Amino acid sequence: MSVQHTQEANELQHRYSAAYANALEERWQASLAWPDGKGYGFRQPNPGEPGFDASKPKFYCLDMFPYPSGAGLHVGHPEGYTATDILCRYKRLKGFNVLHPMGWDAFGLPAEQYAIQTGVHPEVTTKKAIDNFRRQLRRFGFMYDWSREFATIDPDYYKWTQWIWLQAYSSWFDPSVKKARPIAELEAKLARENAAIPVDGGATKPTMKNWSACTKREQQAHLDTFRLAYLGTQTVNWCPKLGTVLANEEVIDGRSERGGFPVLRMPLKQWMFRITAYADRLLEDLAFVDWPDMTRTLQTEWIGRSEGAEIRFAIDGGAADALTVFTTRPDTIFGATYMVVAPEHALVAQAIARDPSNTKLAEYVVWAKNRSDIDRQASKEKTGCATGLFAINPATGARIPVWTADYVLMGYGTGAIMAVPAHDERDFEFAKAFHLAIQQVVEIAGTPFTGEAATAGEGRAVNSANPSTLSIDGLATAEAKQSVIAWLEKQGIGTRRVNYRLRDWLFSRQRYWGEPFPIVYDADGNHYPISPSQLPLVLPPLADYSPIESDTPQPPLAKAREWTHTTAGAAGVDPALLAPNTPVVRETNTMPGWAGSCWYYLRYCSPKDGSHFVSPEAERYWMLSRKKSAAAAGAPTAYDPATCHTGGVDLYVGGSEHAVLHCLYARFWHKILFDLGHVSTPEPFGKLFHQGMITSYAFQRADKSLVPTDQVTEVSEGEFVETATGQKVTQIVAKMSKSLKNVINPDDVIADYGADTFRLYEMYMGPLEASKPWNTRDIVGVFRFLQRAWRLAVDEKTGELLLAANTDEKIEKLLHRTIHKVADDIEKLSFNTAIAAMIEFVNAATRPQSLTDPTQGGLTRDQLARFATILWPFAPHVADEIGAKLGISGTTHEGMRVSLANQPWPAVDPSKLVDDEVEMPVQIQGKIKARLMVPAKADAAAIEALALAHADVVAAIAGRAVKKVVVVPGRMVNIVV
RNA sequence: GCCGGUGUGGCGGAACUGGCAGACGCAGCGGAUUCAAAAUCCGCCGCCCCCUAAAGGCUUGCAGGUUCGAUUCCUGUCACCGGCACCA
Repeated sequence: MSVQHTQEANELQHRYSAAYANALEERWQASLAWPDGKGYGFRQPNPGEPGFDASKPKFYCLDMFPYPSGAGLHVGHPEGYTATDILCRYKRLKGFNVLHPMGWDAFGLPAEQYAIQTGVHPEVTTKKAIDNFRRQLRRFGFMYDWSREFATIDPDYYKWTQWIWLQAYSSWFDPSVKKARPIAELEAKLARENAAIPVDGGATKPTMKNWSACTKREQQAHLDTFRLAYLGTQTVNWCPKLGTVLANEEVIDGRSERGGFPVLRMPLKQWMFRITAYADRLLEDLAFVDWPDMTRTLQTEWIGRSEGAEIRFAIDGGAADALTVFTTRPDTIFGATYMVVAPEHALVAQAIARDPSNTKLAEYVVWAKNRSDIDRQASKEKTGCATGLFAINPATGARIPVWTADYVLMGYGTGAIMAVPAHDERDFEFAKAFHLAIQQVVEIAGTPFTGEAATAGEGRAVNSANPSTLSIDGLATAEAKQSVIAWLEKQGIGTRRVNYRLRDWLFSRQRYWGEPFPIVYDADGNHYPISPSQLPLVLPPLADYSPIESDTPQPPLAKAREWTHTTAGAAGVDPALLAPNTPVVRETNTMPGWAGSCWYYLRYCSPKDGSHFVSPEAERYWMLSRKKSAAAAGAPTAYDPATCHTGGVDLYVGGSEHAVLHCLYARFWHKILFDLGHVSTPEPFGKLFHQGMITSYAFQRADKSLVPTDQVTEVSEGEFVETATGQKVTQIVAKMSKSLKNVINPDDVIADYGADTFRLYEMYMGPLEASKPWNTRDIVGVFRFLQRAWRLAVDEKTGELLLAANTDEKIEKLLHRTIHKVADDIEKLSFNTAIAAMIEFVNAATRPQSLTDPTQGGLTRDQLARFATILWPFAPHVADEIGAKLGISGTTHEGMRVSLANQPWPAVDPSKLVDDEVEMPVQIQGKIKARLMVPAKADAAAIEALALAHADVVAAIAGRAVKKVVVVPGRMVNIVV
């Protein structure tokens, strides 16, 4: 028995088994090492470099680079990476210069937290993780240009991250031209005009002084308020015990989620980015990028533009400063029966100062300020306290109370509102809770105002007339808004105003494992930039990176005292700014994880450039689209919205979890660089695509609690029980998670089937953009396909090619169709249907009855070469193996031996795509009654005649009168009786 | 609550611009081969009625509508998933 078994196995030495697949894949991957030993994989030269072919069009395809975690690749990574690999290999065959780079987003929190726990330096764990990720990606056979690889933690890279930050630090946003300009230009302008500037910033009524009369320090302080990267004050959740700032999600009931330590909300001076200055452009340019609608909608909502008016309300008796509010509904001003300011609003402090006996107010403010955003969101019950102040409604002349309440947020608008309880749900609830007046001022057709609830929406103004001010009664909301704004502007108490939900970007982190800011402070706390020529500012090695316990934030870098305490000269500050021997202290905050990923796509264009963040020629070649550079006759032009063409990366593929923040931040940096003339396109990513999430099966008890997969037994088809209890559980789809024990390790799958099968499986699961459940049971389907394809080409006993002598016309036609469909589907990123087409082709070529001559079978040498070529993007190793057996070989510029990589995509003969005769169904009343073979070129009249003459049709009509015949040539015939 | 997306066989999914619903794969069933098994190959495989077959009926979450014809367009509705969430 076992003898025979062994004998047979010996006979089939060239069967495409998992072991065979693994062996041939590893052989092909080993052959990607350059003969000179200096590199690995396919290198794409830049313009001007040896081997560059200027006659080819370019294609820049970008994957979102991974954060190299200790856990290794997740099955979600190779999903997007396989998709881009297929597309890039296809583009290579189609004759493109293809830029497909890979790198590592390597600064970040997990490595630092792991370091705090284990004492192993983050650099050590991160580099180890990178090595593992690189090994895994190479094992998939992805055609990356590894010569362009870098990590964001490389000083050669973050040197330029710091440089870009300095660019923002040294720039301001000029609203008159809506773009960034060097701050030196602003300085020159202020000096030229000898402009009056405020010199005691922050005060409500600043003192103004002419530029020439100001000290250098006063001038600098004024310029500092314009910088795109500026020092601003932000309220943060500070946990003294943990020594760090916490995200809102990490604070529960005023205590840290981890450890339960008290958390203080305190204002902290942090580096900020003035992203709000770019709100309009970030919004407008979304119209010109080829992005998923969902993503554009998300960004639009995130920016949250709203139009309205700013209105100034005087405080009764001048007891405090006038109160300015923002409203989108100035037309409802007659219904403003009270005012609300945020607890942090300056007016509240004035009210407390005015009446210190009002302890209730002071207590409320303290309580509200310490309440975390999470708590505030969890309980939307209205709380608040009267300030004792009254405002005058300018429209009605009424004296209305000013309250403070935490439902009004300091961070939006002016931190103050006019409350119109009749027409705003929140104001209505508050008015009910505190027994405040409610006055209807809008009549909405179909929703009468009953006093039981607020009526939101547009309608006609009512109760909105005052002989001594204005009347808008009867006006529709849109006109009423215009009238009120016009009146406000005439009175000088209000103006049209646009507001955004988007806030400025907090860019400081009290962390060790990030890019240091190239900034130092003098003894007075004034900041000075390090000269760009002195970069990189290298992150100092620390032995102890645990957080510092303190009442005031102390980032871990503060521990590096020798590093932090230095002199201006040693730090590299321009001597013109500060004398070299001045003692200075370095900034100890670091940049957030986003920093490195904001511009990595640019660095890939020329990763080794030592004198530029990206070399200009490379940037123009890879980032400017062909169409656009052709239109500009070789010269890069300014952005032209009329062409709806933004240039940028030709295709960017990654998860939708980065649809808002990463993609918004990168656009923002890119626009600064564009304004300053460092890049030639207004947008970084011309086309964006999100692959769907790969989920997994999980099991749920009747009470909806989840059971780890390893504690479940399948008792029969689709029936599962919890092993320990025998209780029935239902199979559901959930995210892969360690706790559910349903995480798939790509290494295991490759060992079981090979990388080619893994690649095919993930692409065959369904549409790339859809979220799909991993089902190990299904993998065998595509594995069998590769086995059949292999068997079609190769004798499993001898390893010799199996070739047909003559071309079978039916197979030849099908091959043309398959080549055509696969190309079409790859361009549409519809890989599942492309694979289905190849499966159909192999099945047909395998089955004698699908051949014109059943004694023949198999493919000719030429047909097999073409089939292997279209399979190559999907399953490159097995395709190359067949290619090599066919004697197809070549070398790359580096002398690396390749097979199909140098082939052209096979040509399609259009005449082979059409049939002479087509079958058409004939329907009567929409039901199919007959099938008709008609010549493909037959016109509607001829088809109608043939259909009506068909015996089955005549029988089905049964003598009834034909009322109408609809003929769609090549599709169907429908007869109405 | 608001915004967006998705609902098609036992399962993953296919179907062009409104034109044969269920390609392809998995699972299942039957057969060939084999001493036997694996592997491979061939056939069947949406549901109902029916001994079986023929014939027929039903079917793209549900209820309507437009149309000669709807998975596709429109209205309403339910379920699930994702995002935002007191943004004035």
